[in-house]
Amino acid sequence: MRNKEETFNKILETAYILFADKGFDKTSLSMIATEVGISKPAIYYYFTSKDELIAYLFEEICKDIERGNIFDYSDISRTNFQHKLLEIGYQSIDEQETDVHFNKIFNQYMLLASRDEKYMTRLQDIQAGYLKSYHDLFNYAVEIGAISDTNIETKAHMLAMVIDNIGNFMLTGCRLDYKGIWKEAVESVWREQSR
Amino acid sequence: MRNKEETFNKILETAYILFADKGFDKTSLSMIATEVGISKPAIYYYFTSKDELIAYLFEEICKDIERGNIFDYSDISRTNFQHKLLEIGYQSIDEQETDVHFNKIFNQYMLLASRDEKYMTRLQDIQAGYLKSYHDLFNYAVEIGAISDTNIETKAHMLAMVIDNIGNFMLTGCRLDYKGIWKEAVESVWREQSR
DNA sequence: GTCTATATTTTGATAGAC
DNA sequence: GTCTATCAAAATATAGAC
Repeated sequence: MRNKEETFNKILETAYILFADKGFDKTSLSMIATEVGISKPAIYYYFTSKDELIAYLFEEICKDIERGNIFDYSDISRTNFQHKLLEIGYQSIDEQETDVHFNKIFNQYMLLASRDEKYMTRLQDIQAGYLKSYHDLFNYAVEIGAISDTNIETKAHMLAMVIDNIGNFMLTGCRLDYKGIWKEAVESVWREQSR
Repeated sequence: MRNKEETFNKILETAYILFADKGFDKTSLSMIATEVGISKPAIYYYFTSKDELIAYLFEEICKDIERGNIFDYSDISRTNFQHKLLEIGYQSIDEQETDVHFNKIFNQYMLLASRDEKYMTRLQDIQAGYLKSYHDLFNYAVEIGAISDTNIETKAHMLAMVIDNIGNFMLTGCRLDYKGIWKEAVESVWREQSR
């Protein structure tokens, strides 16, 4: 009926949504199959097991995150760095508001990781890369004279923690002034110690 | 063999650890029963279902959190407020480092909440109370003249987000200078805008 | 590639004796 | 209160036809 690649992708998309909404364990292969419009055994033509499907989806998500960790330095200057940093956060907030499934499914992989070495090591890579992307950005900002060089790594990690946790707070539908919080965090980097 | 209350508590303690380590779905009542030293049906004398056990544990954890949300204002003064705020964070970091199970199990309830209204409303209560405890503390600090009154709520929420996310980063064993990050966040509140 | 039919296992939950 | 025995449901996975 459909071609191979089309069905393959449909399985992935459906699994992504169902896993996020209902969780890995409460999502059976029958449910995925029905939603895709195939029978349960047909899934085994594409994936050798449910675990393999979960693992494949994980790697796809990891690659997505890694792509998002690459900041564009080309249009960053000494005068517009603060503005660009604000934009990066605002964009991340908008994205997290748009894709409600991402944080739900990612949290499940975090829990899986605490029981499975394979997921843990990959997740540590992702997390280190995420933190490094902010640290590198700040180092560049120091180089071009956009910020002073005191406590650069700590400041970068603080900002990374703020933006990362916004997604978790969104999970409960908590209506906060997230962009205001981000603005406060960003501007604090440019403030001078007064006592 | 044991008395009623003793067995009841043993079930709760065992469930807490197993649920955290293996997850709700991968922890069967048989496993809990074996670990406690009773048979599976004996659990049904104390809880009418597995779901009830999970729900009971949730309420216990919620009460624990709410107790932790009450800050002691008695020894806070204009001069030692920054120091006290640092202490609050350091203590929270130490606690999260000690109880490795808490964040794992709490994350699972976050996911449960997105599929179950009952958990969601309770979790929203907890989250609102958590944020309010920081906001109230800051309002008190303004009253006694320990900080200026600009952007009080946003600053309080920013600090709450930082300390809250430290627990999530610990889940992957990420070794960061958490206390340094907290110190940076706290001190930023006292800095003046320079441009 | 996709189907029907089925094997296997595990789990939550109940019945009823002691 | 706790046990043994058992049920019923659901899930992963496979066999084999088309």
